[in-house]
Amino acid sequence: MAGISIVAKHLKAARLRAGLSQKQLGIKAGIDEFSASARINQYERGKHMPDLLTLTRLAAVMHVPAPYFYCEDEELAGVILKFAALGKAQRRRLLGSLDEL
Amino acid sequence: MAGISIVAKHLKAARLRAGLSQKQLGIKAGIDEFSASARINQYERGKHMPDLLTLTRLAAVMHVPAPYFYCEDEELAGVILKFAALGKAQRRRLLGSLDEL
DNA sequence: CCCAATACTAAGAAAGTCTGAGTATTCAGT
DNA sequence: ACTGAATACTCAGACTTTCTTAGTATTGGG
Repeated sequence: MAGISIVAKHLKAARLRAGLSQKQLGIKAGIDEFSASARINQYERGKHMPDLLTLTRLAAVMHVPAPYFYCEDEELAGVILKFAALGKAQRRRLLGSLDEL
Repeated sequence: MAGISIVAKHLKAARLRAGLSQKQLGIKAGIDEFSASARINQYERGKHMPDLLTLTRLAAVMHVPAPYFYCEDEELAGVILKFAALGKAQRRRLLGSLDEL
């Protein structure tokens, strides 16, 4: 059987970091309260895939960038999470470092 | 009217950088030759959304990481593209810079 | 052990994509 | 300017996927 998608894994990881239940997360992202629990569960179990709009809302609730969820490369995933946490000045410093390499 | 999705825009941008036609790109990604042209066009026009497997194959053909396509933040998109182009040693240097900030 | 909260599932309804068969557009060559 | 060939694009029914509803497990605190 095929492994669970990276989206499923990262959704669960981010939700646990945010300290939310599946239902709470769905409701905060604007999903109807009667289907929130089922839908988030289906996403985390890899049964279904959220569309991009839904995933973007989930990302906003959990304070991570949407591309993080699609990231197979954990090193790149870490870079994405860290870059998102930087302020403007720090971003500029990092972009400078990148061009030097 | 809603703007074209970021996935559509980045697909076209990456395809043009790779110097491929819509049909060529689809075929190289393993799509049937008779539907390749229509499907890639639908993706680029924002008519339909590719599933993650298809998008991952397209990403591989065009030598960009899949998360790049979902990236609204162009600054982060740039970071993703540049990070993907780095070698192991350079990656380590960048990860070092990130922790210093 | 009980209760409530949480996690999880099945299946039909609903909404999406894919295919096949085209039409429009672009552009190099003459 | 005209042609042919490549490329870009569109439509609609077939097909495939997700969403909703109504539940059943499972977990953890008191």
